[in-house]
Amino acid sequence: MSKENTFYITTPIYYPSDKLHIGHTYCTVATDSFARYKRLRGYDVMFLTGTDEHGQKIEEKAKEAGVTPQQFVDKIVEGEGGILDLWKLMNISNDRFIRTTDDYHVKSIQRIFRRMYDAGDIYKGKYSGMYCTPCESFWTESQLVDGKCPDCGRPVKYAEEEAYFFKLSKYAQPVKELLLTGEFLQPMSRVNEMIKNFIDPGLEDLCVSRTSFSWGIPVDFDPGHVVYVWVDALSNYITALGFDNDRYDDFDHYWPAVHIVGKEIVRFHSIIWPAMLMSMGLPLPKKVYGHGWLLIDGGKMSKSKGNVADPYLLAERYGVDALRFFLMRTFPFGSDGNFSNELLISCINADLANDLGNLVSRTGAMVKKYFGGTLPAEQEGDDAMDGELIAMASALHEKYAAEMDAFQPQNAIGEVFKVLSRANKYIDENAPWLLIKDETKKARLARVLYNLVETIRICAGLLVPFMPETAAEITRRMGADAIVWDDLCRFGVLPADVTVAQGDALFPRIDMDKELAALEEISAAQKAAAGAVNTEPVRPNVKIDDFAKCDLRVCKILACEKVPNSEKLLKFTLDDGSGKPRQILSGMQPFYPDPAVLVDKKVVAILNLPTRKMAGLESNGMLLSAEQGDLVRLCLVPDEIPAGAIIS
RNA sequence: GGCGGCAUAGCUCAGUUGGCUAGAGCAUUCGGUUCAUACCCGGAGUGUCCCCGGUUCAAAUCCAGGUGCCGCUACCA
Repeated sequence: MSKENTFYITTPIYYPSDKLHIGHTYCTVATDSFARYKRLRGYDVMFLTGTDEHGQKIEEKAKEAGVTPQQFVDKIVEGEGGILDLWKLMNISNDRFIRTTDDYHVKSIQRIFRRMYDAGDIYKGKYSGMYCTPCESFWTESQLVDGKCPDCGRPVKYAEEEAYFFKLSKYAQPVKELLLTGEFLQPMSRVNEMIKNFIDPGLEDLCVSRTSFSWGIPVDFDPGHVVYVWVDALSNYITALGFDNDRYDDFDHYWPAVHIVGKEIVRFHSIIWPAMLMSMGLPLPKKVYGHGWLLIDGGKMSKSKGNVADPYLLAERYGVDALRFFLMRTFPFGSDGNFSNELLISCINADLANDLGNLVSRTGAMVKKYFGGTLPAEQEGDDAMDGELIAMASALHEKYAAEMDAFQPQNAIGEVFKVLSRANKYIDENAPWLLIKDETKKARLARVLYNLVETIRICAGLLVPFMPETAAEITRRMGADAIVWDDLCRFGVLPADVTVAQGDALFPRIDMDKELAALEEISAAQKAAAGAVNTEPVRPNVKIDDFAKCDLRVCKILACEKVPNSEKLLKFTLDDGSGKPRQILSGMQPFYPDPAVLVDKKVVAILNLPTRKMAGLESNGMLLSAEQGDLVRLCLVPDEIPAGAIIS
C-alpha cells in the first residue's frame, strides 16, 4: 500500500500508578474513533496506545505496596480490571500496545539516547547551577534575585552534580517556527501558550538523566544514570514501529504520526519531542492535537469526586456504545467540558433513545406493520416531499468528513443528528398512518419508508467510529450487509424491495430522577466502602528503633496564618512545651480556608526533621495529618494533654 | 507568586477576518399527531454576551484595567 494511504495515530502512553478514569477513557475513545474513521475511509491505519511504566513515582508506590516495580505495573496493566481490560471493555481497536518495560523498547531507548549523544546533542554536564545550601535547591541565573536565592535571599554558591543534558536550546528557533505554522499543533490556542510560556522565556537544555532513583532505563554507556522518563516515554511512538529494534519493521511505512494528547502534556509533545526528532534527523509528527479535559463540578477530576465517573461502572450501566457516543458527542474536542451524570443521561435519552433509537424503532415497525417487513418494489417518489431529506442524507458524508478531518467529532455527530432529526420530521410530513388508509397510495407509502431506511442506513454507518456495535446492528436491521464508505456517500444503495428487521430497543429510555438517585447511592456506598477498607497494603516492617528515632510531641497552636504568595502553605506558631515558640509550615491552606479556627488546638508534630525553607520561611518540623482522598485533616489531640507531651 | 487559557439563555455549548432585531440542543411551556422507546412534529419565552473604560460609523468579537474559574510552574519534609 502506498505511503499516502497510511495513517498512524497514537494516544499518550498512560502512567499506571492508579486506575484510569473517565478522562483517560475520553482520550482513548477519541483516538479510537479517529482510527476507525480513517479505516472506514480506506486508510492503512496503525493505532498505538500503551503504558509509560518507569519513573520515581512508580518506584515509590511499588515500595509502599511491598512489591517490585515490575510486579506493581504488571498488575495495573494486565491484571483484572486493569488497563488492558478497560480498553477491551471500551472496544478500543488499537493495533499495538506498547509498554515501556518491553524489552525491545528498552534496547531502542538506549540506542536512541546514544544517537543523540553521538550527534552531539546530549552531553555530560553538571547541574552547574547556583546552589542555596539551606534551601537545598538549584537555581538558574535567571531565577536569582539580585544574585541571591529567590526564596530566602541568602547568597548562593556555585555547585554541580553530574548529569546528561539534551541541547534543547539549540532547537528553540526551529521548534518555534514549527509551532507558528499553525498546522503542527492544534488547537491554535495552544500555540500561543507554548511560545509565551516556554519558548520566549528561553529554552534551557534539558536534564535527561537521573541518578536519584533506579526504576528506569539505564544509560548503557554510563550505568548509574537512568534515562529521563520523558525521553523514554516520547520515543515509544517510534520504537513501537520498530525504530532501532527488530521487533517491528514498519517505521518507514507508518511514520510520521498524529499524536492525540491531553493539554497537560502538550508541552512535551510540541517542544521536546520535535527537538528530539530533529536531533535524530527524523521526520516530525504530522500533528499534535491537544484535547481538553473532562471536569467535574468545574474542577479537575479526583478520586473522591470521581467514583461515579468510573468508566467500568458507566459502561456496564449504560452500555459501551452509549458511553463512547456521549463522550464524543457532548464535549468540544479542543477545550474542557463539564462531565456530569445528568448530562450523560440526558444525552442518552435525547439523542440515542428519542431521536435515533426511536426512529429506527418506528421505521422498522411501520415496514413490518404495513408491508410485512419487506417493501414492495413498486414505489412512487415525490420530489417536493422527498427532495430535502434526500439532499441532506446525500450531502451528509461531505460535512461529516470535513469535521472529522478537522478533529471535531462533536460537530461530525451533530451533522448526523441534523439528518436524523429531519427524518423524524419527514415521517410527520408524510403521515404514513394516513397513506396506509388509501389503497391507491401504497406505492407512495413504500417510497416514504424506503427513504427512511436509506437515511437511517447512511446515518448509522457514519456513526460507526463512535458506536461500532450499534452502528453495525442498525445497518443489519436496515437490510445492508456491510458499512462501506462509498455506500455512505450515495442515497439509494439498497434495493427497493429491501427487507427490514426489527429488534429490541437499542437504547432504552432512562428515568432521570431515579437514575440520578441510584448513582448517588452507588457513589455514597463506594465512598463508605473506601472509608471502611483501606486498600493500601501495610508496608514492610520497620524496627521499633526506627520509630523511636522520631521525636513526636504534642504542640499547641498559638497562631496560624496564611503564608503570603503561597497557595498551600499555612504558617503555624506552636508551643512545643519548650517555652520557645516553634514555627512550622504545612500545606494545609486548601483544607483549612479559615486558619483562625485552628488556634488553641493541639496537634502532633515531628520535631527532629532538618530545618527547611519554604516560600522563604523556615519550617522546623512537620505536622501530622490524616488523609483520605481529598479529605485532609490535622491530627488533633484531646485538650487535657498539655503541650510538649511525648507521643510514643 | 510567575506564565497561559477561559467567562455568551436555567444546563451544555456555537458565534469565522468587528457588521442586520446574538444562535443550537437540552430543560420549561402551549398546540398537533398516534407509526414509534410517554416517543415525534410545530409554536413560545427568557440573555447587563463577567465588570469598567477605550478605539470605531459599528464591539460578544479589538485594546487597557479589574473580578471569577481552570491549568502549568514554584514551595504542600
